[in-house]
Amino acid sequence: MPSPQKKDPCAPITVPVAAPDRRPVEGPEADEELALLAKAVGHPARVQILRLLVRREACICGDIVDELPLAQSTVSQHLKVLKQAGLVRGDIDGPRVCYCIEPRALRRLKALIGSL
Amino acid sequence: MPSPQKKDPCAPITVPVAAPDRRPVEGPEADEELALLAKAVGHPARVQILRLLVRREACICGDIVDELPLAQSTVSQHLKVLKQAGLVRGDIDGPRVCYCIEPRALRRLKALIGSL
DNA sequence: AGCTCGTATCGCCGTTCCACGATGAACGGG
DNA sequence: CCCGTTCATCGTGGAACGGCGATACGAGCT
Repeated sequence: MPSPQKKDPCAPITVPVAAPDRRPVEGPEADEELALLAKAVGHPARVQILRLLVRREACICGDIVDELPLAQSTVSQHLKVLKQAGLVRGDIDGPRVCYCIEPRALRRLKALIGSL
Repeated sequence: MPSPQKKDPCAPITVPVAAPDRRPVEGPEADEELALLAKAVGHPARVQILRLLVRREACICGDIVDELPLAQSTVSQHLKVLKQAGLVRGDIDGPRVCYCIEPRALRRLKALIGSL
């Protein structure tokens, strides 16, 4: 194989600088979006997961399970919720999956909350 | 009666300047608090109500019911949720109730979200 | 006192959430 | 090729959510 060192599955895609989100922060669509994001954050376990992922600025994998007092399946479900809300990304790295926060979505959430 | 003009039931209490919240934005308690607040915001109707209350910087009452496509009882329940989360205050004004946002709680939410 | 208006609460329903164990699918190593 | 590791998904049970109409409450008016 050509690359002896594992390539980082969480390397940023193509967004070196933060392109400011052009979408509006008000109106029915924004309300719906804010509700969706807030709902995803609206559970202590999910908050903990998000905190974990931002603290380890890079991405980690199912070590999350070890950090939380929950079963593996439960953690997986919470990750799914966060992924569906767009707050988290899961990149496949061989047999394991590497999760990292989606900075764009997080910024979007902050913008929406800030508009209140 | 001594006062010919109705006194504003939503007049600010005693907090002219914004005393910055001294509580931490991280740790288990903060996680729980953020989850609670986010959960309250995690519904489109509740977002709309919050928007209404911040737009009319002053407080309004059950006009909220007229603004939303929901039954009165449903709106009342959403208001209850927001009140229990501390995001909204309801002051009794004679036969009707005057709701207004609780700026401290809103600032707190922004601080907690900002800490992510 | 009785009435009315504006809210809150109750009871009911169907849906969704949350937790778990068990099972399944994908990948890498021996 | 089989096997262990890692994660996702399924199925289930209990709890909470979200909607509504019906009903109760409380303050003011006549």
